Parts: sequence; C-alpha cells; structure tokens
Amino acid sequence: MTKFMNQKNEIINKLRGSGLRPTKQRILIAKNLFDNNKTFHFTVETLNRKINKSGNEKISLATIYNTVEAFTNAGYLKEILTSKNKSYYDTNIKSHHHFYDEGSKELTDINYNQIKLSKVPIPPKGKKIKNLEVVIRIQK
Amino acid sequence: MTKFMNQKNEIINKLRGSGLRPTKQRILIAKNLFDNNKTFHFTVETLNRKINKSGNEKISLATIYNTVEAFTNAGYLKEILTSKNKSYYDTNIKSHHHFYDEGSKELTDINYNQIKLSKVPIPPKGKKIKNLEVVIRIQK
DNA sequence: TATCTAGTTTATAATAATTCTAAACTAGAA
DNA sequence: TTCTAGTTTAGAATTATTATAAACTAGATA
Repeated sequence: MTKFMNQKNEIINKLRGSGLRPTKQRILIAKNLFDNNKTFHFTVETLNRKINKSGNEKISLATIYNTVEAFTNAGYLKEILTSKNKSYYDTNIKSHHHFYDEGSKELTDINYNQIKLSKVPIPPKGKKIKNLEVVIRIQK
Repeated sequence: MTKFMNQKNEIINKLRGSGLRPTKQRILIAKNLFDNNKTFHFTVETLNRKINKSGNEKISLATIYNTVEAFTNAGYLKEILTSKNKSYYDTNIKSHHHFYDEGSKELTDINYNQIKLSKVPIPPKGKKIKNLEVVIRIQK
C-alpha cells in the first residue's frame, strides 16, 4: 500500500523533473516500463499490447508513441541500434552492449564489464563521444 | 575498353558465383555499387536516384529492393545498425566501426585498427561470433 | 472551490518504407 | 529456335510512424 504510493510518487517526481506533466497515461506507461527490477527491450507494438490487455484502462496508440518519444528524449529510455525498420527501445539506459542473433533476430544484453576497449579513436573536431556501444553479431 | 570488359566480366562472374543470373539490371546496379575504389553508405532511395537519373536505362524500384536484398544475402553488402526506421547499407563489408552523429544523423566509417578490444565475451552456447561492430555516438 | 488555459490525449487521416502480386519478359539450357 | 525457370515490373497492399485537429484535463490562479 505505502509501497505503491511511494512508487507512484517517485514516478510523478521523475516526470515533473523533466517538465512532463504527470498524466494518468504517462504514469501507467511508466509503471509498465520502470516498475520492475528487470530491464528489457520493447517496441511500441509490444508495449501497446502489454498495456492494453490486462484490466488496465486503455491508452491510445498515438499516446504510446508520444510518451515513448518523450521518455527517450528525457533519457529514461534508449533507442537500440538494429538493422530492422522498426524502433526498438531498451529500459536499460546504462552503457552496455548487445549480442544480435542473426537467426532469431533477438537482442541480448551484454554486461558493460564483459567488454573492454584498449584503443578508442578521437572524435571528429567539435564533437565529443556521448556513448559507445558494441554489437556482436552471432550465428549458429 | 578492355578495362570495361574486364570489369563487366568480373561482375558477371561474381553474380554467377552466388547463383544470381547476371541480368542487365543486376549488372548495372553492381556497377554503381562496386565500380569505384571507394566504399560508401546508401539507402534504397539514394541508390534508386543515382541509377535512375544519369542517362542509364531505368530500373524499377522493386528490382532495386530485390537486388539489394540479394546482394546482402550474398555477402556483397552489409546492412548498417541504426536507430532509424529505414534500411542503410554499406558497400564496405570488411569489419569496421562507425561514428554516429546524433545531430546530423550521419554515419562515418572508423578504420578497423582505430579500435582495439582487450576483452570480448563468450557467445551463448551453440552460437559463434560472426562479426563485431562498435558504434560511437557523438554530439556537439 | 470554480474558472481558465496550455498541455495532453485521442481517433483518424496521411505519409513513408517496404513487401506482395501476378502478368510480361528473358537468360541460357536443350 | 524453342522452352521454361528465374527475373523484372507497375501497381496494390501492408506496416510503422507521424500529423491533424477536436475533446479533455492538470493544476495555476482568482
């Protein structure tokens, strides 16, 4: 009970902190994304299914799109690099890496400390490195 | 003259070697992709524009799609990992890395020896590493 | 507490990238 | 030269995403 209250307040503060008005839609979406201890990958389609089944109140697809974009801009989500023509998101925003299985087209996280780089290039003039990701393509 | 003949024959052999019948469309597309010394990035849209302007005979968009897919499957092209919802291809099929500029959304090649890894994870059981790519996101 | 308004949500239309379809064409074997 | 499996093509269909504009609401203000 108190636990749930705290969790909701945390979400509300998080949203306010990024200038996002804490609407009931955004709170519900945030619960679905950040509620659990586990991070995961999703697409707008899978998130929409997850939210719009379970006894939940319905949220329109347009709002799911808008909210995922807003959360990404706020830094709560990270868009994943793939070779598909659909957007994939990761609730794990820490620097980390991926295995990309070309057979199943599945992405799996690789922990940050599982990969070490001993040489990194200098970025082009006027630019700085924001993030570095390694994708390891695997197959049978 | 002879030079051009050789080049065309090379392309024909390359196609035959992958079980692709050397049609005039495939040969023309291959010339546009593999003709020069430089490798480059492209989308179906940019390739289509390149081919269907210059006095060339016209090739249908569907054929460009089919051919790019066939060339990718044959290993002549590599699909680039991005966070866009459009396919990007690279005529450089050697292992190499990219800068991804989040502002301009431009990809630039990083030479293979500009990056060194000192630790790489073991792939999941039954799988082996096919390729490893580093994407460095840069910004102002 | 009631009012007001900028920000938000929504259904739906529009757009963009890609894939499908099935009829016409062609490389090259026989 | 004939034949046919493989290929090309225009256009329709599909899929993911973005735009539109009317209705709704959080929360500041009176």
